[in-house]
Amino acid sequence: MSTQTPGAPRAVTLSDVARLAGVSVATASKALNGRGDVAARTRVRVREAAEQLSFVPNPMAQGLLAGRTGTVGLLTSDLQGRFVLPILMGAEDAFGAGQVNVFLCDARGDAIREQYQLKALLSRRVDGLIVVGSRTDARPSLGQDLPVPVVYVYGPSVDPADTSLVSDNVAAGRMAAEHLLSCGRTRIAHVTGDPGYAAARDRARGVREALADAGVELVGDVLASEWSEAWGRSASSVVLDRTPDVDAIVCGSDQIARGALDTLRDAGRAVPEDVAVIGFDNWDAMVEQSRPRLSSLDPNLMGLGRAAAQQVFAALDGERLSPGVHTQEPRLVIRGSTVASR
Amino acid sequence: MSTQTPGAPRAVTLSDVARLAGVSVATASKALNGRGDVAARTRVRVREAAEQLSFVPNPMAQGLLAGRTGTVGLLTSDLQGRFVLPILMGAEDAFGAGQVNVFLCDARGDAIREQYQLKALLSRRVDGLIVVGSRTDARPSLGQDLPVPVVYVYGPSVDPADTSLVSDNVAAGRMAAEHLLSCGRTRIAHVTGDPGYAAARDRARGVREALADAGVELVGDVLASEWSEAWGRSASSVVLDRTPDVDAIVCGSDQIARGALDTLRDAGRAVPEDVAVIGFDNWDAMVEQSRPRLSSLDPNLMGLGRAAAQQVFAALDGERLSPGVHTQEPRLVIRGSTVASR
DNA sequence: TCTTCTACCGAAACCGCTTTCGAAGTTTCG
DNA sequence: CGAAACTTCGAAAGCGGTTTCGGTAGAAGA
Repeated sequence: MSTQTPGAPRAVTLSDVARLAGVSVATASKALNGRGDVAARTRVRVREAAEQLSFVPNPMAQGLLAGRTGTVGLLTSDLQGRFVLPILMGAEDAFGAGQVNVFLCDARGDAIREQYQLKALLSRRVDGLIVVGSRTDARPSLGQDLPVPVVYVYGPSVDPADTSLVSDNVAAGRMAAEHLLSCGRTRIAHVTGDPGYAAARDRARGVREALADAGVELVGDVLASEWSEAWGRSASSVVLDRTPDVDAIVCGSDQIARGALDTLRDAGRAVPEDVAVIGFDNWDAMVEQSRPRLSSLDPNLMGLGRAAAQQVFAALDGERLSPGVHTQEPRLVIRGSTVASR
Repeated sequence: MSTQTPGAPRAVTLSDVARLAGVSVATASKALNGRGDVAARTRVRVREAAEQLSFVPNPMAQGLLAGRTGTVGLLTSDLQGRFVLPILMGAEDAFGAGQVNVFLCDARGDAIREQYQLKALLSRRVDGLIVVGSRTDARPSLGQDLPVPVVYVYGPSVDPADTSLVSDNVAAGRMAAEHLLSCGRTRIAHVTGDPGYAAARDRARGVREALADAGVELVGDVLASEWSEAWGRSASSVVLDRTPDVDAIVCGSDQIARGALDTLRDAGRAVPEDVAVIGFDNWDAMVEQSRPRLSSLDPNLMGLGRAAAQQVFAALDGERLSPGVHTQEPRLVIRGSTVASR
């Protein structure tokens, strides 16, 4: 169909190439794939013919035989979130170079819809599946009886038999605290987001652990409520009231950290001289635009996506994927909110 | 391949169904597709057999014959940008309900890479193509001789023979200015981003037109430099210096507007009482988190994506797509930065 | 010169499905 | 009761490749 556009060139097939090269389709196929016994001269002739016609093999025909499609499904539960984007980029990147293309599906965070999408992807005979969570909390498994390898990213599967790739939030919390300690801070407070999120709890745990290791005590309780600047503003004002001698605040996200910066500024506290501030996620729109620019922990989501793609890739080549939750260390990015720019 | 998971069920084929139903594959095919002459009883028997084996036709085999794949390529030049996401969601949404799946490709803003991806998508025999620009500026056409319908979104094609769907930035500028005028503002300044962007120029034009229509003159020159909060801060400080009696600032983006809010706050000007501020894009992370919350113009990107998908859909059904640039009106979202919350 | 190897090529089967077309079986009608 | 008109089904071709396997021609060996 689709004689949509006038110039629509009928797809050139292998037999066209074979005819032009004066050989059979069988020989043409072997010549192009470097398989079987083909004389060097013939091979060249076929290659040239293919080049001239700009022949591209029909992946459906290939897939039909091979049982492979060269496609991977990317199932996300929430396209809204800004987290899936870098992951998606990383995956697309790792695959894109090769012969694999990515089917994108958004389940809108709805389990029914997810099942539906899953079915659609499987009926398309995708070779693998990447499931991207919208938060770092563990999510239900898709089950073990799928005909293709599955890798869970960002949010792990609850089932330890599945393969999951996540960013290590405990380590992130620890690294944030250690950085502040290494800057000579000792009166450290922690303000974070919704405690219903694993990210909030994990980061808080990391902070506490690092402080305990250093024999330092957290200033006040962990203040946890929601992932917003407004909360960052009000919470840090509480911190300043209760413990005026605070000299650093670990904020559960960059957004909360921005709120903290606002409050500190209004209160006349210099950042980082009087109080250092550090966030999580390293979200450019937040960290680069604030005054001063914000130190943060970068979860390297793109790397996560790339790693997931490579896992699936390996599984396609017959390697067995290693079950369990694999964590990836975040990266500390130091900016003006913890270390005065010279 | 992929005996990855133990339960991996070998894909059930039509002949399995036919055998179970005691008919030939031909009859089975016709029965399931409601084509040809098949006795009602037979049809039921086949349907039941298919159900029982949970048969799903292999789309590659179908595609091989039909020439259709039920897939659409989404070619974006920049996955970084936050603009493509809602568009993508909209498209995925409109398609998702049906039988179409989306191939996602990121060209990284590289023309070579784009050609490569395009080739890959065509070789996959996608039925249609949606091209999403990373900015609103017109982009080179992919050409007229493609075998599938193409719709350009967000950034139009330079070729008027192509079909493009964009958000109307001139109208957006006009609406922003009109809103401020209707709030009784008359000393209106305009600060915007990189004048190399069509978005900056179009919005500025809209603002100027609306003011001219009302017989009001813009306060000072349009200040244009870059899309950042820092620029928003410094530019509005310039505005305050040069024209202290300014009572409203149209900012070329929400980010710039946030910068303006910061400066106004530091300068002790009340928003919106003394100076009203309005931005563009309606980016939640900006508009919802600022003090006060920011009025803005929402380009309705999701709607744009949905519309694009519908165009492609229609084209698949044989309808001819209408060439030219189709614009979509933005939506004014009023918040505390222009109208004091009661 | 005649056999025996090689090296190279092509006919044909096949992947899973759709579609055409002819062969049955059934019914209707003269 | 036989012919015509339906109805229902299946054999087979084909979509565009890959792969097996047998055939042919030229080279090497006897």
